[in-house]
Amino acid sequence: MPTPAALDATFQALADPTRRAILARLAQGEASVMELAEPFAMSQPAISKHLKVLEHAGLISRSRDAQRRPCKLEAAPLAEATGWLIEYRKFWEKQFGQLDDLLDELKRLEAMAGKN
Amino acid sequence: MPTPAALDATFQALADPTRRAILARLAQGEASVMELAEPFAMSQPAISKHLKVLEHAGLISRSRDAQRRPCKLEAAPLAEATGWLIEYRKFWEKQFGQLDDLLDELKRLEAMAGKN
DNA sequence: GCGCAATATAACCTGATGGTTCTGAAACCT
DNA sequence: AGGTTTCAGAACCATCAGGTTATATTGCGC
Repeated sequence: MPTPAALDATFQALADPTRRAILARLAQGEASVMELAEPFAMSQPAISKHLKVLEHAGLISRSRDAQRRPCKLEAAPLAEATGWLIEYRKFWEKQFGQLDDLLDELKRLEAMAGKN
Repeated sequence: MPTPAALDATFQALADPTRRAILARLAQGEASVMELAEPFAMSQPAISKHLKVLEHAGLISRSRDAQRRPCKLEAAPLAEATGWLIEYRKFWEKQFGQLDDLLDELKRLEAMAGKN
């Protein structure tokens, strides 16, 4: 049962393509700020700001490795957000029908996740 | 495969408790602007603005009934957002373990939705 | 201790957000 | 036709978001 403010922070953090890309990168393992910044045409402080938003939402945590501050994905808020969204599943199933591409994709992903 | 901008708009729309409450209300059926505004200590134009955000994200659609402009929940963007989030499921399963309350709840909801 | 690499902080700018009040437009009701 | 209800739009305001550049801070390597 996430607090509304926690959902605010989570959805807010997810509402930016740079931050979603950072999370996708972190899904493959920890990374330093410089490593995270590299793909983006953006200054390092801009990335640090994005990381602060993600940290504030609890989506990442940071450790210490010499001068580096490696970032690690923390999935709990993602689970809470998914828990909130999943309650609407009956609505899109109703609106789409069983053959809808998107639902098929979703089911495939869920099955895949379930096998791990 | 939602466009990044679509996910931006969806998550942005969800990042406000008033708008999430509006969606929850609409999950029980269509409602007019006045009906939606009633629970909130907020002016009617403020609600209209929130509805515009939701409409822009494709989360609601509006019809016409005399002076009323009934709002209806459109679940497709919710499905797309869920589709994006569900890819991280393996991460929270790994981080939480099988006994975590939140995961249990999520599984229960999914099972329930699957039966309908 | 010095210089460099990695990161954070500060100050600043611009545009978006979330609220307000006031006004206007449509469609109903006698 | 006149008043009422429902809603949207405009103008305004304060705050926040996302970017910049310039400046610390911190810890390594020599």
